Amino acid sequence: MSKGSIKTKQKILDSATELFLKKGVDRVGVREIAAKAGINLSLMNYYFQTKEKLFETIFDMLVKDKAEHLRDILESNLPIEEKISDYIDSYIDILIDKPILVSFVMSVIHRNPEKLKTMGSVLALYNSEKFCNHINIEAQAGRVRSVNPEQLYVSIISLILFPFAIKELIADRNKFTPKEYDDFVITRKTHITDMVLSYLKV
Amino acid sequence: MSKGSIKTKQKILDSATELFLKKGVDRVGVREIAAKAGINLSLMNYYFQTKEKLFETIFDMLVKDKAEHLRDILESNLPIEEKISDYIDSYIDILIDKPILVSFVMSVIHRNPEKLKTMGSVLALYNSEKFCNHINIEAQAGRVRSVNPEQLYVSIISLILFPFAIKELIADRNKFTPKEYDDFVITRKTHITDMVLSYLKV
DNA sequence: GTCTATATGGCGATAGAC
DNA sequence: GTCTATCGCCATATAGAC
Repeated sequence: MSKGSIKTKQKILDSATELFLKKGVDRVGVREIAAKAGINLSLMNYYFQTKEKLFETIFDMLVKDKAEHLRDILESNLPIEEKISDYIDSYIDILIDKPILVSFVMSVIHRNPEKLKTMGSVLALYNSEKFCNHINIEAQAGRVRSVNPEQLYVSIISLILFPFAIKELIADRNKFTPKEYDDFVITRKTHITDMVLSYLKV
Repeated sequence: MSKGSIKTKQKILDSATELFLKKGVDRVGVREIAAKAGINLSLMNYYFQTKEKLFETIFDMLVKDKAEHLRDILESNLPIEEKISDYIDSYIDILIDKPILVSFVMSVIHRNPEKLKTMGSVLALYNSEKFCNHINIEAQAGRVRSVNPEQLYVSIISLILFPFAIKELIADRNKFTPKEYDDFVITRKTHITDMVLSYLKV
């Protein structure tokens, strides 16, 4: 039954992924994707119906295992300092590999806010519950400063994610080469960790 | 010569501003703007040529005086702690008033990165030079911890801006009503200030 | 499964009459 | 200045041949 089907489907996914990552979702047309995949536009419609569904499929693939890894860290039994440090390091490593994931997430948020509830991958990227519980426990035990844990969680992901959302602006204003920008972001790992942990210190 | 011209131009600007702020640039069509302004689509083009130029005009108007106010704070002679606190408070007040400014900036960044150099208003929103100088002076005098000032500046604007960029996600995951979201953001003023100042403390 | 061909409808932009 | 009419591009959808 499905002869070239699997390969064709994969070819479409590969081409679209490459284009989405390189140019951003809004700047890629369906015709361009079909051309790159070497197939007809109608065939793309046969497999994915709409560009939006194709995007969601790709987005889920790109994000799923990354999100699980991040969730595992937050749900682990590591001491709070180590947990925060690992989380920051891993998150930044993921984004250095695929910087455009941030703008993917934000395009989903702004394109279709109602869709949020059905897109598990996006929700996995904002996953504060276990973290907040842990912070509360530590605070009650007097091992960290007593803080609003949700605020802290939002602050941590802001410190990690936002520089990738305004990458071009930062690079432009500091006259960074691509390598210098990467160095800047890598340096952020310790910067962010230092900032958060010094804030939590009792 | 310019009979109804000024009024017409203003009517277009008013209509477009309202729609852009309410729905976001990408979700507003030129026909919708023209209809709301009660004029013909071509007339809009006569005054503003393209939707992009119309947007840039409005963006500059919305941002200019706000950006100047923020710059004034950074260039003031306030003690560093007060300067940071004022900056955070003012920036968040601006964004509570017009939350969509953040997504405006980011749409400019992603739509046309090359345009960045010519859009003075955007550049004014990332304006680290004076701040970095001040931090360096304080650090050398031993009044604050010795830090990478550019990293710190990026961190401060990340803490301020990012929650507005993912407003819908935060509201959804915490089941915030609009008022609860505003409260959350107002609470951030002291949260962010505490975090930054505790980090800087020697 | 894969193709050609075509239709619909939205969009930004423009030509040209008045 | 202001309009009508239209162009060209796009995403989406469908019919129908192979």
